[in-house]
Amino acid sequence: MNIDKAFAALNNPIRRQILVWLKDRANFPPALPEHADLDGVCVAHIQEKAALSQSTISNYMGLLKDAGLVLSARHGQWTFYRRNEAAIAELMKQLSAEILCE
Amino acid sequence: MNIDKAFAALNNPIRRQILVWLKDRANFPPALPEHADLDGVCVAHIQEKAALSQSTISNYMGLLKDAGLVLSARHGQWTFYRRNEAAIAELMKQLSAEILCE
DNA sequence: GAGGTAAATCGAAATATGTCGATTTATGAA
DNA sequence: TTCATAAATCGACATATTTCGATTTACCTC
Repeated sequence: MNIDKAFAALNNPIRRQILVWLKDRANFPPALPEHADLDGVCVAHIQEKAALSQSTISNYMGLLKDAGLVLSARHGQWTFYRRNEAAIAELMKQLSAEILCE
Repeated sequence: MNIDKAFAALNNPIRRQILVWLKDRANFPPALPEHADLDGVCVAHIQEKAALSQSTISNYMGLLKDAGLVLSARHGQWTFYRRNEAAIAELMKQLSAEILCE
């Protein structure tokens, strides 16, 4: 969890929105039957929701992942992204403790 | 409190450091006797601590102020900046509730 | 192996940010 | 009114970010 990269990744309303969307799988189109038991959302679904180009979303997810805010798992041709709740909680704790607290 | 501007302002390690420094007046050189009873820290002291140019610090403080993270008060030739604890607490609450919470 | 699909990477152009020194504005003191 | 000081604004240049379409890579199926 790199706080510099985290702030950079969060400094964009769509990337923040993606993090919010990822809180609930129901925010995306239904998964393919063969993916029903997998965690996370594929890039194409995120792209469709965000209405930006494939390369932009791939880049965004890379930034979020590099910052530690999401985790990815490859299954076949698909990469599934999900929130990294532990890292997000740690970030909140750090913000709360070091920077933004009174 | 504009969350976009807040993230933009926080997306810089020196600006975050300034917010931390502002938690304690003792992080800066002692105030002039005639300013002893005033809240906040003048630009020159912040500049000295951050070791960046006067115009850069003035710009930084403007960004922090525009984001609502600090408040300013002019006293004579000096502008004193201090944390806006209410806005900072509100930001934390919003982050916690909307974006970063599980 | 050939063809198709998902995602990552590349290269480029437009826009934004960081940072400075110089200038201007505001204020106070002589 | 003149001078000095603090801070804001201006103009410029370097660097970083945004975003795209095109290409490449990875993987699956036939």
